[in-house]
Amino acid sequence: MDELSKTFTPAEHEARLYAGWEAGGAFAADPAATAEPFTIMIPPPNVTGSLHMGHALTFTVQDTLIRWRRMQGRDALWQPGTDHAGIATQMVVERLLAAEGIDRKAIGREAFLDRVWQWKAESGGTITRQLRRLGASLDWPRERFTMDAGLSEAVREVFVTLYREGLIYRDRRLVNWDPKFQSAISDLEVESREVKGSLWHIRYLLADDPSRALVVATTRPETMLGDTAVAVHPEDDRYRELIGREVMLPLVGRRIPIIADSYSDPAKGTGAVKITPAHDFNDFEVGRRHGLEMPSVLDREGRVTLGEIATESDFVRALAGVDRFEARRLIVGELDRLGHLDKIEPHTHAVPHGDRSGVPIEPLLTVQWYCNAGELAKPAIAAVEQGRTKFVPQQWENTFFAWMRDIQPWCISRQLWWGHRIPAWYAPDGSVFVAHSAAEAQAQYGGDGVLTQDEDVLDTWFSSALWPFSTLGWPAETAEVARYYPGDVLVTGFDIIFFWVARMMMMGLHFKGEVPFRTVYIHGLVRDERGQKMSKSKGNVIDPLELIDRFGADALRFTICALTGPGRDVKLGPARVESQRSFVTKLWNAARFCEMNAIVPDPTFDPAQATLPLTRWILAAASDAVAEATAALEAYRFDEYAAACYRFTWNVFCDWFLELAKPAMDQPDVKRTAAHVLGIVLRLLHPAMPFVTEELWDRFGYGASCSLIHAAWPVAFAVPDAAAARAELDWVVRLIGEVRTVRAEMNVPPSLRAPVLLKDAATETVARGRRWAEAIGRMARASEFAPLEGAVPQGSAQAVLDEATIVLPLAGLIDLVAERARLERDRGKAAKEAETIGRKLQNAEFVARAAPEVVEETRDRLDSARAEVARLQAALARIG
RNA sequence: GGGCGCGUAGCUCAGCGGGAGAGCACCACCUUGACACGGUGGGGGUCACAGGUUCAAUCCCUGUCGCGCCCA
Repeated sequence: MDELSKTFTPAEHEARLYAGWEAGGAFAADPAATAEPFTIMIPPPNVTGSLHMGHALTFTVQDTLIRWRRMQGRDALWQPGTDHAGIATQMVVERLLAAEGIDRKAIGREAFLDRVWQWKAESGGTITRQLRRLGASLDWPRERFTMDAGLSEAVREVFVTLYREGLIYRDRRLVNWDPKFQSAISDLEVESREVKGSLWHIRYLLADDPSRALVVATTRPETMLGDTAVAVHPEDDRYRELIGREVMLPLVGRRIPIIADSYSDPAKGTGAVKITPAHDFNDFEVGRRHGLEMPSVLDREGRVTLGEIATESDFVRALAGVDRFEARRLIVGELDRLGHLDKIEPHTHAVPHGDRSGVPIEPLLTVQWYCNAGELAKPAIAAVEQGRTKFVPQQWENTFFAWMRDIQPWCISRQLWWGHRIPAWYAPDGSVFVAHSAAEAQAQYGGDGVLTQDEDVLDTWFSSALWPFSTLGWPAETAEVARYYPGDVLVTGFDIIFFWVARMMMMGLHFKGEVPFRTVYIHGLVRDERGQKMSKSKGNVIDPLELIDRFGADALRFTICALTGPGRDVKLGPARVESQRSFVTKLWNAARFCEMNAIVPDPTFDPAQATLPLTRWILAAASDAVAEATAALEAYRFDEYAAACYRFTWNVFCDWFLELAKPAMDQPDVKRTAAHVLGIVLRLLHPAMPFVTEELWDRFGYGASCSLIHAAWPVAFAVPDAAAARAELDWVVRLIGEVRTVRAEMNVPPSLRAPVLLKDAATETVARGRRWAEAIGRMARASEFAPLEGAVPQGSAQAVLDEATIVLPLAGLIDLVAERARLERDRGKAAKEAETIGRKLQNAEFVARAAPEVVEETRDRLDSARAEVARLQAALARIG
């Protein structure tokens, strides 16, 4: 085999390794296995979507978890799939048709749906292809789509059941109507946006005394055609005597009452507010309380409609069919012309907009299907209260509770074609039959008439809510449902808690009697390097595929892990990924060094066989790293996991072990240990950096091709005499560090070697130093290592290490003034430290009240600080 | 207005009752047998501010200021 090249080139390996895993069935769950399952249900990405940085974050986290658990021997199921995204997909296909000059209504429902399926077949797989680039180890043969036959059956089953239980019903009430899509949408699909508008003050004349007027303030003058009252606050003295009287509705000429309702805020506007129950949620409630008429004056396209009001006015009659914004302009003009307009104030207020259409929502009175979310929420709330589902970080449960405890009826019908058609059929007399099929409905009806199915479809989230069990084959009682429900962890962003987490909890508990997942891990949002939200309009969107092309999937994934702390947004940009790529390269080169030294994995190696302090030390450190990395993953601390791996690999294995081992690479103990530790490193890093680790694993022959993915996750292990080995290597590292520091500060050129002498060293210390003379020579640039014989030579540099003083005879090479300054600075630091600690110990309260071990430790620290001061003082005295 | 979170080295962040840390950036030196996507060393912080609790506060409590997000 060729030697490893100087750097890892991701593009040469990623596709091949991924294909190798996939072809070998490495991602497959095994329902027949005896291993304990570990399940993550993918939050199904939108079928119209393509991979963005938010996906890269959430799927990196999920893949890291699933690869780790798989290596731990769990029967891992990461369930893939996409959702059918009703509105988004219908929009995409409508746009395609529009380009051909075709209107969906012209070709009809069936033909349109054929086109959608055709589109899905051609373009719907984009994101699943892109997920492979990221290295996501999803169990692809199990891929599901919310519109699949099986999942559609689950939707019908749930709908019919909830209907029969009275938890789904039809109701005529106000909905959030999106005039662009001409469909109802749910509360969650509405976002309020600040809009600079106006507050129009309009004079409504008293019906029985036109000389007097009640001025109402409104942001929506165009809805006045549907006013059925004017409300004032019952305690508002300005209007108290008007309550119960009537005003004449301007333009329309209808008498409407002045009512008292605390909804009217005396401090807002004029304190008198017009009530239009059919076009405002608050007004609707007022209308209900007072038994008001509720005429609609805007239609489904947001145009004026006069069918439900009577008027003699030619002006009003001419408004029929006029768009709501044009109607506003005309009405304000006419009010002004007739002297009804008192004033116009600039007014900034929050206006509900459709989150996908971007147009202002029009509250509209329609008949829709609703789900009794309040009832379904109760067990979900209880499950989180009881800890059967835990949020990580825990604070997110507050968000969950706040929303669930105040949940509103969920409008589940959508006036779209693409989606699960509502399984309700109507008889000619209007009676409704909800059933699994047309035949079943027909049988329920029993009559001769032809039943017609409801035209509407269900909210996409209705089917997504069933995802944790519908993907496993439910309502059939499959082995998968029994084995993989409930799932272990759901990974998602906080913006999805309401949409999906809450609804899965409700449906899972209702239909399976158990929570859909034990843990909900909530991560932050991906932002750009400056902390700005990424958006197309800002032009700061980063394409994860571009980052993968430039730096490799491993670098991107490791960067994401390193930056994913608890509850933190992730600020990410090319510079960060580039710097983390260095780590991939470092690992690669460490392996290259091992390869050059003919290091070969030995499966029979047992850490208990290690005999040298060096090998025992690195093995003990590796064991610690294993414990740290594992604990971090268990706690969902991806940042700590990445940091633990990074520190061990770079700062311990590369910086010290490989350097110290260089002259000893021919010794079997060192060789086998190096191979063993490299194997641990590859396994620890595999969940975060699957490609480079798998490539190295395969090349070194740790296992068969593409086998790292199933290699056993390391566990911490015992090393004989680890404490002694640690003490020795710790000393060597500190000694070399001290010498390096002194030399660098004295500007001793690296090319010049000088003796390293130890004064006042204990016998064991001298022996220890002799064992490491070669390393001290090479790494501390020492010409010799020896205990100091006799007096300290003139012009030496000195440093304190434990009981000993390091002496570097550098006569003529160092500036004695600088050396004195350096020693004085060090002595000053030590003295200050000793003083601080001493003051603490002089405090009787501290000694009396602090924990004994803390006092003990503090005494030890004082002793060593004082000893250091003394040794530095002595060193200073020696240079005169 | 209500709620949640955040203010620690130039930047990004960890630490969260007893010694101020990391990565990147910066400065100096170094082509030392894997790695310049490298090595070695270094500088740099009244831990936002003000009170309180405690023998002890970056860490706990209260308030102030600033920033972000969610809900009205």
